[in-house]
Amino acid sequence: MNVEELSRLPAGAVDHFRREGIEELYPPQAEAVEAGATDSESLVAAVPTASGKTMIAALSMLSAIERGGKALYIVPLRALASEKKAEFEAYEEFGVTVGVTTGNYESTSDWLATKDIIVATSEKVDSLVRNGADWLSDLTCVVSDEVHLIDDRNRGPTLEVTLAKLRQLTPQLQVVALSATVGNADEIADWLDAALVETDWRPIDLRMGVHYGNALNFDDGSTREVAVDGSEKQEAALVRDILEEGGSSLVFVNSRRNAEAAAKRLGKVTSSELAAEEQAALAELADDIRDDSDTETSADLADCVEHGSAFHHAGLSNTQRSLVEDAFRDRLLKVISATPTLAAGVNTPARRVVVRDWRRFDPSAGGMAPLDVLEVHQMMGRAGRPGLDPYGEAVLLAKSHDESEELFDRYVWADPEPVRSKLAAEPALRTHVLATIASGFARTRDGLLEFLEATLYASQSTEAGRLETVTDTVLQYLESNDFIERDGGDGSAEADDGAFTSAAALAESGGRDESLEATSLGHTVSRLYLDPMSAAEIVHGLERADDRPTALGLYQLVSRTPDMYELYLRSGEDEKFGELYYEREAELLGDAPSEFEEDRFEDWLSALKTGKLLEDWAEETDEARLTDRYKIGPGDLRGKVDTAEWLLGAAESLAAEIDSDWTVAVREARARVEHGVGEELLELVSVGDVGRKRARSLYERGIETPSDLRTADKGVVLDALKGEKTAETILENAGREDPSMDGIEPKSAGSSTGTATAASSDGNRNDESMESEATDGDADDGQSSLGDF
DNA sequence: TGGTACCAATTCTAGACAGCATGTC
DNA sequence: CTAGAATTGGTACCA
Repeated sequence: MNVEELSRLPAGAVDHFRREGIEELYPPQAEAVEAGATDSESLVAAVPTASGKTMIAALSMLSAIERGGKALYIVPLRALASEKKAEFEAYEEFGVTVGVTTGNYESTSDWLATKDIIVATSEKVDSLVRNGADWLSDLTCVVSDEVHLIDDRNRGPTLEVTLAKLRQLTPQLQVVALSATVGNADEIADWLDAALVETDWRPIDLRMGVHYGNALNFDDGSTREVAVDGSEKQEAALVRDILEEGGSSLVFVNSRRNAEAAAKRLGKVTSSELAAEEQAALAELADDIRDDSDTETSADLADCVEHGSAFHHAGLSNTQRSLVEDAFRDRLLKVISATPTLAAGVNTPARRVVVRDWRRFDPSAGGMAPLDVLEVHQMMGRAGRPGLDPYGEAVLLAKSHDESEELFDRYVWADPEPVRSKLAAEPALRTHVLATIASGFARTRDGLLEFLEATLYASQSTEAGRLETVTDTVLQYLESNDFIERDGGDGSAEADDGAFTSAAALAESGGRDESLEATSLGHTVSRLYLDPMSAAEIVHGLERADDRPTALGLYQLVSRTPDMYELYLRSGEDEKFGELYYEREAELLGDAPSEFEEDRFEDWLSALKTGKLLEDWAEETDEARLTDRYKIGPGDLRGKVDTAEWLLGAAESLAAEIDSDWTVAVREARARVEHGVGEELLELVSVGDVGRKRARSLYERGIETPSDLRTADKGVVLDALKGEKTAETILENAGREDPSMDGIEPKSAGSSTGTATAASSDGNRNDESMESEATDGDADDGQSSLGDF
């Protein structure tokens, strides 16, 4: 089908596509149009990566807009939201407007209401539904990208429930679900009352194969010799082989450490193939990486990059990830060794994809578990760059003939698994049941069950009554924590309190249609987007605090909620943090689990570790020291700080809601974690362009508040802040009338440093105390076990 | 003394959404 | 039912 044949699109759209070089629709796209994509028809497109799924979405959305409607594009990752936004912004050329909204992207509802296409993460959409954004009812077309993620244990249910709610809000809604090829696309289509477009077609050929010995055997029967010489690893031989013909490669491994080690080794392969100008550009890129963060991970990455290779995992900062991805797309980097982050993220195709590790550590499986076929196919789907490569190659590595055969059977010839709803898992249901009640989607138990019937789970469920049972368990939990109120009709339920009596009330009210209502606290929890269990933990912790909680107490509290992904306790650290626990037990909020409940006590300690990380951060320990001390990457640190900031913001609202005395303490702890500063710097840091470093520098010179900035000796300010320009901007931000630094010379602060030096060494003292604790802990080892026995 | 080659024991394990209101070095 | 790569530590060996 030629683009000229497309009707129902906004004027100028067809011209736009032609200018982009799009003449003929790909077969799946044509099929989607025939199925009614441009005609308000819902459809599920289960097609391989890079076969033009976005175009199907675009055609649907543009035709919806042409009819006067509004479109929503749901993505699974923030990074994809920006990627899609950039893509759709090209349509502004013919008058279609685009907005993005994610957790950290600025957005007001009014502003979004004026946009034709809105890109958002599934959680953000869920949140918008909960908060009743009125423009949602104007939607006529919703696209759900990577809809197979409904299968995801953690985040799948959100997408599933959100789609169900959007459909309920707007009965005529066109739903376009884009999926990887999965085992049961037909089931998803049935659920969404949608037509199904399913195909294996790809714009570039993808050859899948297995490398064993010195041969690479492909699924089409062809063979290519790739010799592994000497002590070289298979992946090195494969990378070199394709590099010699000018192709880049992606190597997927199963751990961060493996990714880093492989990138280091592969650097030896790539460095010999670099042109002089490439080396210069790579050196520049390496500097950008070092500039972004002064940590060991950064230094290692920069060293690799200078050789034309890189690693990629969630320990990298977002900036570093983008730098690596962009440089790879620009063909500057020749190889990336990555954890699965890359397969799910933004588009980074390569001529050859090597899936080195096909098993991954999975504690629930008790060891290494094979990757899902779907996951491996997603990685392999990254092979082949449209317009650049003649074909893509995806290679698995085998160490024996048997393994080679197993890999063919398991992954090359295998169909992907079916998508299975995970909604009936209690944690998921806990959150979504509360939200459904709070936002008025259901007002009775029957109404709730009826709504849940509209989910994919219900359509897949074979076990009758399971959903109902779990729902009742969840309702009971929500009621006993005062998030909802139930009224069985005879008025007795209202008087009930506590889990036992409400269980009785439940039994009593049996089949009767109870009314369900969120309490004020329940509404707050739903609006804040908290897992009810997190909220309960926080509320309980705050209620149990007799004295003003310390920062560490609050940090440990939010760190032990299910919304915070705790740091892992390394060997020996249980003792180290056990000791810290005894030292600072009094600061922690709520009851610690008994030491004899090993698992729970360990969780408590990892929360303490995470809390301690946050405390160190709020005591101005620098990034390099923290990443080293906690053995994490810069990306992890920023992620933890981000999450803590969010949770403490929520905790502040909760504190206000329950009339806690500690609202101010929570706010201060949040502000300290946000800026990474001690209490005494909070005022300074509120001035624009003043962060933790500059604030400390000013404070050391006796400038302790914004008003000090307005009156301080400019020479001292300049000495604290270095650059003239910076100093001027900051003085201006502080509201100084004469910010000009003309003719000012830096001047040391002189005698007023007394207190300031004490303050700064305070921060350092903390660093040292932690380190000496570590050594103390080791030294004590023998003694404490002597004491135990 | 120092370098290294090699083997055995030990260690450790992927990822990333959200409120609210604005801005680091 | 279930692993395996990388790192660390120790030893032998040689210059």
